[in-house]
Amino acid sequence: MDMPGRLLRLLSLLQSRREWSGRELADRLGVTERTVRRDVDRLRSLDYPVTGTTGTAGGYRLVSGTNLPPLQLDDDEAIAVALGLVGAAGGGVSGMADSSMSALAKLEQVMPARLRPQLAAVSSSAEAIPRPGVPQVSPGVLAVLARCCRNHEIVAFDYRGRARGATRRRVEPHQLLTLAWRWYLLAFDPGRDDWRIFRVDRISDVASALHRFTPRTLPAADAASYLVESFVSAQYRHSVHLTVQAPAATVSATFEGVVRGIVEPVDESSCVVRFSADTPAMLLTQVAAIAALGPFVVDHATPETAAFIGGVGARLTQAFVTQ
Amino acid sequence: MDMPGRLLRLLSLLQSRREWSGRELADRLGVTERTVRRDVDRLRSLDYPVTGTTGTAGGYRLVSGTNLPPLQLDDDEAIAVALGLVGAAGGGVSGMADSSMSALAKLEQVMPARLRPQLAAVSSSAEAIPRPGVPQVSPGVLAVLARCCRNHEIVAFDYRGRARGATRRRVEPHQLLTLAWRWYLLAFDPGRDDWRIFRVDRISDVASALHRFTPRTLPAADAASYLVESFVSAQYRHSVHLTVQAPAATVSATFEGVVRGIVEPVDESSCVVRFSADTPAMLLTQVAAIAALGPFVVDHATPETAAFIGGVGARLTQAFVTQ
DNA sequence: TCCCTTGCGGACAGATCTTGTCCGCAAGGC
DNA sequence: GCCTTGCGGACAAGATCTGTCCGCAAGGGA
Repeated sequence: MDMPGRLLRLLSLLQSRREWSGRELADRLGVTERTVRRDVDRLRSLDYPVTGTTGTAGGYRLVSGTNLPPLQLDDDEAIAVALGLVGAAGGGVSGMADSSMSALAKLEQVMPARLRPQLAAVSSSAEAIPRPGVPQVSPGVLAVLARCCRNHEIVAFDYRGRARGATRRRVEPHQLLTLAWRWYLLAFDPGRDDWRIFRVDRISDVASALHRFTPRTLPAADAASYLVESFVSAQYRHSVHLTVQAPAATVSATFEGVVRGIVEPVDESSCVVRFSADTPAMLLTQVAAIAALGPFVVDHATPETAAFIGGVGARLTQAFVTQ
Repeated sequence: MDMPGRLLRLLSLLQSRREWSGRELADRLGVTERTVRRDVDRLRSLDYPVTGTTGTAGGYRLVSGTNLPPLQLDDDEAIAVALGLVGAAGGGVSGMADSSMSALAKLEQVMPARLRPQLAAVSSSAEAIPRPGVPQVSPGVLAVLARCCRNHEIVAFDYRGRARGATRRRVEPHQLLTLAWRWYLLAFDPGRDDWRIFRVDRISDVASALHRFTPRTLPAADAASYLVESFVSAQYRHSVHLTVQAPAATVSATFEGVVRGIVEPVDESSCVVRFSADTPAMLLTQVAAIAALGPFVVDHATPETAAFIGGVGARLTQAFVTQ
């Protein structure tokens, strides 16, 4: 890559992420850090406001609000567009299949000729299989929530809770998160004076209250880890605590990708696992997976849970042992 | 003015007016016409579509940019682009997080002004949480496979099977499919004279054999249903057949999102379910879910499966009933 | 307080690239 | 036919760029 191309690429890198370290940029661009510094200098001399901060958490960032030259997509970005739209067609957001495909077709038209075959190949030969049973969220709801997050506007919506009927909420939206095809809104609820996680598919009648709020600091490193921690430690109605005769690492590995559950080691060869869920049935899968690992003891379980899982166990035993 | 700065200036000049002659550009930039030609060439090599026309009314013009509204996406399509790229950042394809975000930032620039806030809102306030444990596939591999699918080119690659080590395959690729964050290649394997499904994350060293083939007709309605049917009906080592005292619809609903399993109604209130998997442990979750629904009878099970699930059942019963 | 990490910039040598000036060619309009 | 325009090869002088040194300043953590 020659120098002007590298400058354009540097600009696009700086634009795509808040902060980059010189080392990262040098790796991306395939040059030394010294050259990165020189390139940053060049951008500055071209009136692009690139700030650099020193220290351990230092790095470069492009302050927003400047008009950049029309940057072209590179190969990986074109592939990302195609894969993203193919994937978006697969589920999670209602009506996205058609929109994604038509957007892809239009994007293909404005792509540089070199990338067009790539895009066409992916869009014609890749297909997402929609997962049945994933709750669909409306793109309009997501759009409004996203706008309110960005503008720090109070947002109001009806929320169909797990048990109770729909209630009207007025919250300070913080971030939208997607995990395993589901969309979540992380927001601060002033009425309850606490952070809450809402499932976007249960949100309806969303509207901005047209009232700005000052963003609060999240009691976690970032929104993603807050969500994951909340899931892991959430206390629902029914819960089980088990002591398992297996190393904590083994048990944790069983639940890779499944977020609900806390595993704490007791000693080298045993650990304590805690689950909670709304219904005993939702606990069954995890408990069964534990039971498959080895012997375990129930430290605690709500009566309904114990009865339910015990009943399932009896049914399994009867069906398979007397076969 | 140095070369990179002049290139950016040239880009902005080309954006600002419909048509420029080489002479004008040379004057504006303070260089000779020969250098203008070279700069135009450089822009072209950077994928900027600059056209040049000869003759009296000749000149240079930039076909895309802010001149003509290049991307006439409607609201839903814009949201689809944003959501797709945010989602693509979340997993499945390695290195896509950065590419997706930078692509999104660049697309934002070429959007009509009306849509730009929408896109900016979604890209800044939505975030995908990567799922641990999802195998990563390389965008390059996907790109080659997609191209071979489209061009009907034989493709060769190393495949790490479930048990055996890597083997070199030469297949006729048919379609790429993504399901639950995993990518699959549906292809016809002439050596085995049958259709095969390959997991793309197990494919490496992929290369087109540069040899065209005539596409065969798939023994299914479409690729997606072929894949699902294959998963559902795949005969792995261990299998169970159950007759459940519950309507087929209820049982099917239990497995929403889980594809491995055939449900066939027997009558109004009962149905037959068949599962198969590589290990008895992989059958456990599904069988436990069935057991949670109601009474059932085991019609068939491999001995290991029966012993395994019976054992788990006994363990569950013992742990929860004697609590 | 010390130490590490990060950005910043000078100096220098060698390789690379750029530029201007030739030249001829092709294509379109008068 | 002639002019204008874009296109591109060749070449030499000169500028520029890069990598590798070096030391300095500033911020954050132990």
